[in-house]
Amino acid sequence: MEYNFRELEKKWQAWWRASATYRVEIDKSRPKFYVLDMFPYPSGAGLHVGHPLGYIASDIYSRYKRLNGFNVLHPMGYDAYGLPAEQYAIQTGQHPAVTTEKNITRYREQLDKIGFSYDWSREIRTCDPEYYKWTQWAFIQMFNHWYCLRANAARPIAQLVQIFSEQGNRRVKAACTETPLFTAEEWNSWNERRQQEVLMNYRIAYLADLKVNWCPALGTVLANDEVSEGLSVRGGHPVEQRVMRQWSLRVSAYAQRLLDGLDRLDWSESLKETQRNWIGRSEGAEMKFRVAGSDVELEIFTTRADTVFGVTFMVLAPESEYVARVTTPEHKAEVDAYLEQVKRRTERERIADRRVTGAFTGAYAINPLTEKQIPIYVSDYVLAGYGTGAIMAVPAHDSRDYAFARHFSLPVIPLIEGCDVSEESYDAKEGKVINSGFLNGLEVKEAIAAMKKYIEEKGIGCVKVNYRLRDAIFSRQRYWGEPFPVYYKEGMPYMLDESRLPLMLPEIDKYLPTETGEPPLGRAKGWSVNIDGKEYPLELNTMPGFAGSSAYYLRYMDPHNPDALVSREADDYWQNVDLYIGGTEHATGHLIYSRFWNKFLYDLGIVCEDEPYRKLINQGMIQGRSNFVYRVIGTNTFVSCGLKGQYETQPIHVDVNIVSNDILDIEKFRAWSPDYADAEFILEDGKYICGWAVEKMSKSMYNVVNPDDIVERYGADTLRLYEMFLGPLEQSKPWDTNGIDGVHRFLKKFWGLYSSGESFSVSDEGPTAAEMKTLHKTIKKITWDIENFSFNTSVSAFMICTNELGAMKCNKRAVLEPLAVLIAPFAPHMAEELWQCALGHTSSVCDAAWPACEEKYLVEDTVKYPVSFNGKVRFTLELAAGLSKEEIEKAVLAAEQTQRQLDGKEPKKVIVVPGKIVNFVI
RNA sequence: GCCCGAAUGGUGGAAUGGUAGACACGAAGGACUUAAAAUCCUUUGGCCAUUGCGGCUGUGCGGGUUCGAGUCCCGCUUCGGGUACCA
Repeated sequence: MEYNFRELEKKWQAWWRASATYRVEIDKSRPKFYVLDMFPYPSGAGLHVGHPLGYIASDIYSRYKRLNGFNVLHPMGYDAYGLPAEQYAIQTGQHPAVTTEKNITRYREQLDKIGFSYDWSREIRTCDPEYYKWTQWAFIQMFNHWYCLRANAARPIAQLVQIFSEQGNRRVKAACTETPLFTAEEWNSWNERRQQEVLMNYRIAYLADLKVNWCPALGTVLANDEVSEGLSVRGGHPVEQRVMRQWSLRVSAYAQRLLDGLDRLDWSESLKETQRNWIGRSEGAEMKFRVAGSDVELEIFTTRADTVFGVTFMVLAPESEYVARVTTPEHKAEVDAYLEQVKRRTERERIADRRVTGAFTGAYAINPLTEKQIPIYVSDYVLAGYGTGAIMAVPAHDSRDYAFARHFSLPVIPLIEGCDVSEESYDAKEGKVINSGFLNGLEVKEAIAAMKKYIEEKGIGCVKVNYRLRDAIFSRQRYWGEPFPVYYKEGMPYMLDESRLPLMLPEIDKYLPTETGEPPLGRAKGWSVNIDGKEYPLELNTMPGFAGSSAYYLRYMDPHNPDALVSREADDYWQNVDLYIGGTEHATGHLIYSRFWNKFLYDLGIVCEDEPYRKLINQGMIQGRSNFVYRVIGTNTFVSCGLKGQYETQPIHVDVNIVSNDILDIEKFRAWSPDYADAEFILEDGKYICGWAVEKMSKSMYNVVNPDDIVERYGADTLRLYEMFLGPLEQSKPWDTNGIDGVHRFLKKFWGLYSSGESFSVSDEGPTAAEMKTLHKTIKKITWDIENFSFNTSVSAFMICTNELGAMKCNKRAVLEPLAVLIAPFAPHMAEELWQCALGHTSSVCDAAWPACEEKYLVEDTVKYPVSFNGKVRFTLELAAGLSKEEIEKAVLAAEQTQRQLDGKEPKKVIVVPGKIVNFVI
């Protein structure tokens, strides 16, 4: 019977939809399992063959878990807010909602063709008011909470107000913007405005003047993870530093918990390491240096407290407020000129050009240990945003300080025995300390500890932990994003009452900033709120992309709940994501924000788990495999790849869809572009062979492969299997359609096991031992592979199994029935057809049970014995199974004799350990 | 610079420290066919021998541990990814 994949795939997809096969509800009688894909941004280009890789893997795992009796939540939705739709809107005037809707429809069509087991009744879209209501709601909660360092958790702001009114802020330990001390009396005497200004320093969502990454080309600010090397990640436009009043989330308050939480997660080490680096915890000391002849004290942060004796100068960041306070009148002009010069340089120029620059302030600080006066400089190699914006410079042991010292001819004092600092600094943290008073003779590590103790005792400074992780800038000067639930009264922000949510995104005439430079929402008519008969203006910024994706996994648990983000019951049952699959590009963005967001909700008691994603797998990127033709320069003649060395040629990208196994379809090529209609070809072996290269999959390289085309030609099951067969899930690899025939051939052979001639043919005869061995070997292998996400080797295992059963002409029900279940996660359409039509079941294969592996069928013909002398394994014997103890001993003695002859040594004692190891042939 | 990860045939890739190259693609030869497609069979790391059986060599490079290393350890090389004046 022919394997008519087109017809049967369509049939079962329709049947699954009609029977709501993948609908899932809370079922306390069964254990839950939550499998999540990173939801896609629906771009205009549609899906290419690389996108579904992770979706296929998660679908296989979901189906497998379901067959094992789990109640599996496997939802899908769309990250629908984003820059491309907005930029398209600016160019065409088309409303982003329209474009987005169109793209989603296209995505859905493409996804449906692949046969995923998503419960589409739980679909969410971040741009849907029913969804973003809860994004706005979460923001309000963040505004209404502060981070208490004693409780190490978020606490209601009302509680803070009470503390302030009773005892001021002296005893409050909070993650907050630096705030001067005040008493209860002072607090109570302030008007509301003043109180609100102070509270803003404590809120987890707060409004502040911050140095931000401003991207003029995009007309918006960007978060740190949206900028790389001074360019915007999206579009690659230059980014400059600017101070602007912006909403921010106090992610930094959670730095330590975000770090600690990693230890308990089943994520790849490299991803955890990326997050650790991004959080950037560094333990050190904060120290104060007096400024000579002034009451100013410079506060600095260092991880090398042991090097204080080698401090020969101080450096301030250009933006540091210390600069104005210490600069002497004689040096003011010089310093101002330097500051001006720094200001003019963009971030990008600063990164590209690492020449040493700086200016002397004229002031001197006093080294608290040596009491010597040391000069204070300003230089842009010190960053205002990290530590205190001021450093103590130890040129002997820091390469940047060293370069600065050499440029300004400042002294270099070596502090480690035997190090040579005549050419470069010695940055390693090891060796014996010298030239350092009471630290002399200690190892660096001991010296750091000793110095920390000393400065705390003497009151010069204190032990301090610093994090690189910054608060997340949360305002975007864009249209296509969630509006803030914020209005302004006399310039102060207030949250809308929750009953007014969702605050709907208004319509505007153009998707550009206003003539006065306000964000696009400034164009919206009547963008204000009426409270007690008075109109108040609403916030003009919108939220960034990561807002909607930070808690979406929670909403899937209870997607239509109008009263809560997620109900207590749903959260208790589904808890958190057991398996999350997605790209590694979200390591420092989404995966940090989402963990932060979840921890915040955990503090509020909204969710029961403090980490959102237990296990995470990063599927590798699928790169493109481009093909080239070689045009002989100045002609319209193309020479085959193998002969191109004989001509002067120019490689030209050719559409991979008109090339098969690197052989060009010449007729299609002539039709591809009018320029090539009369092209001539120089062939080898009668064929035109194209060259190839691995590049990013993109339209301009003509190497985009559309999954629809593959499904049309080979079927969804072949696509699913082939994507898995391509290589290990987590590895990046190029898409190469060569080879898909092999997988398709396998499916046909597999199909052939169940059919003969024009019909299905399954026999009820009892299976042979050999057939059972093949089956159970396969059950064992496939089970192990799925548990370990080694899907590429499972496909191979299926091929071997099929070949073996095919050779035995096995069509026994006892073998084919479990086999159909086994392949169901991989090739669900075919499995369903075989299950219901060939095997005669009336329910879906999705509701079958995963077959158990019975070891009794796997008995080997031989057993391996590692042979040890004096407890040490010397060699291994492979003997036929079922030998008696005497026979085994005899074999061992014979082997021992041979071994003795081989190396001439006399073994004293022989121990036989039945083991698993391999064959030693005598 | 720092932190990860990788390196195995013409290609994608298999190998709990135990027969390296499973499985698949491609290639070569053959069967069927008027022909093509489809299907099936044989060979396929390299070198040598092919009048047998076979022999030697081989997992980026150099060392080490081990009876035994693609796998573990040390030192390199190259490629990929992340990140950076973070004190």
